[in-house]
Amino acid sequence: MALKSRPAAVKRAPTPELLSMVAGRFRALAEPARLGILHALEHGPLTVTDLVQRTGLGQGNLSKHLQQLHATGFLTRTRKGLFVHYALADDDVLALCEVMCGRLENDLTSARATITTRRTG
Amino acid sequence: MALKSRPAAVKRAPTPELLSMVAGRFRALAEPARLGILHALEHGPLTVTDLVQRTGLGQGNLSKHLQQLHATGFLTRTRKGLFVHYALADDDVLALCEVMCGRLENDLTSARATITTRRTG
DNA sequence: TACTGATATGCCCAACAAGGAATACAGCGG
DNA sequence: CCGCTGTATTCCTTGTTGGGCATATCAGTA
Repeated sequence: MALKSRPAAVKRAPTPELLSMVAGRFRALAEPARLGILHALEHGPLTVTDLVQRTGLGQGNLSKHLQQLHATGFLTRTRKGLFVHYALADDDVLALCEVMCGRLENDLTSARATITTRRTG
Repeated sequence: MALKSRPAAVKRAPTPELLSMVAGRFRALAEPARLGILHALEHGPLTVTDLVQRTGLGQGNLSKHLQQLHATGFLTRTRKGLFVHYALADDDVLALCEVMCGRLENDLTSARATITTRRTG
């Protein structure tokens, strides 16, 4: 996946500004609606109208989410005539979501295990 | 890094619930204060008191952030006498942050390039 | 230029989240 | 049992954010 080919990032002296910017990136992914948008774009670019149908979000609302994802670098924007095509900027999003889903599964299964084996292990 | 050794996560039919849970995971990282906490724990476990000093957060406030990071599975909690030691649950957090930092650097440098090369490319 | 369809933006409201202060709780020592 | 220290929780206030709605902008076309 795209994650392993990245050079070591800044690790020391994280200034408050840097923390805020990184937090902003995470915040862009911290919304079910936006994750739904990203998922809808997983298999190729879509127009806003397409996304309105697939996500069920209101047009204005959707547009705002798209702006946010574009501003944080997760989406590319291409105008083609009347339509605007949005697409995933790269594979990082998918990788990030996979990590989170993996963690989620782990936590859920281990939570289940904790329940079933409580007091018996 | 820890990201490549993970099996493919759930990709199809992301129910709203799943999206919300994943979003919650991202939201846990979507706060400068919590990122600061995680950074402080990068080199080993620390007590709440330690973290109060290193992060400059109020004790109550810090405790709440710790609960949140613990609830989302990013931190482990170990009681040792009066003290509670918090530690990173695994390396995923670091990997995730590296990805975000890498993206950030890319975006910043390309933004700079856009400014310096505008109308000249 | 006027008109239409696609997208973006501004305004408002409700829900939420973070920080501070005070307080409650847990474990140790006397 | 009591006091002390470290940690968790509650209440309150304030700032932020998502959603709906109306409206503005933009691009193509007659």
